[in-house]
Amino acid sequence: MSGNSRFAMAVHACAVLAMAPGGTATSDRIAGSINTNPVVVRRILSALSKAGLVVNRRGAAGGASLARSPEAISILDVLRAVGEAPVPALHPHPPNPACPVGAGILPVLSDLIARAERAWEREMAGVTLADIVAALDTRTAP
Amino acid sequence: MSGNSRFAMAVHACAVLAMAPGGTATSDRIAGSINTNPVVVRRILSALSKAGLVVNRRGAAGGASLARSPEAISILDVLRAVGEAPVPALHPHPPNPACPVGAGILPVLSDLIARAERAWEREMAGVTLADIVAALDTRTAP
DNA sequence: AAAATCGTAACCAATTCAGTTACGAACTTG
DNA sequence: CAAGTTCGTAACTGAATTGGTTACGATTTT
Repeated sequence: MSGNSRFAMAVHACAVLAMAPGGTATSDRIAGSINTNPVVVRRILSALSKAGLVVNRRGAAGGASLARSPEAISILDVLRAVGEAPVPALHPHPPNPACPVGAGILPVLSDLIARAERAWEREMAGVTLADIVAALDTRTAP
Repeated sequence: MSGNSRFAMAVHACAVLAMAPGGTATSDRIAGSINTNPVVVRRILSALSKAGLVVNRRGAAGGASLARSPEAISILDVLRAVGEAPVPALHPHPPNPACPVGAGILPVLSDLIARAERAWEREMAGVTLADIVAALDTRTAP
């Protein structure tokens, strides 16, 4: 399993919520669209709820709905909510401090990765859930 | 183990080569700096060699050296050589085509991820191995 | 010929991940 | 209030990935 698909599933879940009649959908309903298990969806919904992006309600007629309008939810919000780290990891063990390279490489690599992460986040901040829904509409009914 | 540290180790290895006296170092020597096993280093060196970034020589007095000057090797080159995919994965299973969202989400997510990947690569293309070495020099001997 | 070094295959332990089962808590509805 | 629905969460599983390790043959210098 290469990588982490929580991000894809989270965006998918938000899109379902944005397009759901009444603005609400159960974890079962969302799981049916993603084609996975409701518990997996609930875990993601839970993370989105902690980030303040969705509201979850228990009980009969419960389910999830977006906490704000799709225009006010950026993909970066979703990315952060599911704790996706889009960066490669650093060394598994600390490098050898007796070597000039080993002694100084860590901060240099961290800077590098931070730069890349900022570029990534800048890009994702510019796309909203409303953009996703619009793209879906265009593709579904052209 | 979260993520993949081949990228960090590859940049580290290249930095060692760039600063090595004679421009050559053995996998054992590099492994000593990274603080890992020589075979792990050889696997990375092998990938870098396939990408044309380093030249490996067997036998006594063998070892690896950079195939071009540090100014001519970008971090993106290294990133691609080790096959690092800095993007989150798509759905593990195909979404439900009977749902409007499930039917159209895949290309939309792919576009999104492609945008992010381009941003990431643009950033990494602007940094060369010579920049890394310069940063190391600054930190080591200020 | 001997020593050094790479290239690669095989295997291992640890980790992560999505999926699944299970069950209690909370909520709506009749 | 009773019944049914839905979330929240813990526990477990099987598959996949990863870095590490051992081993050994091939190549090259001395």
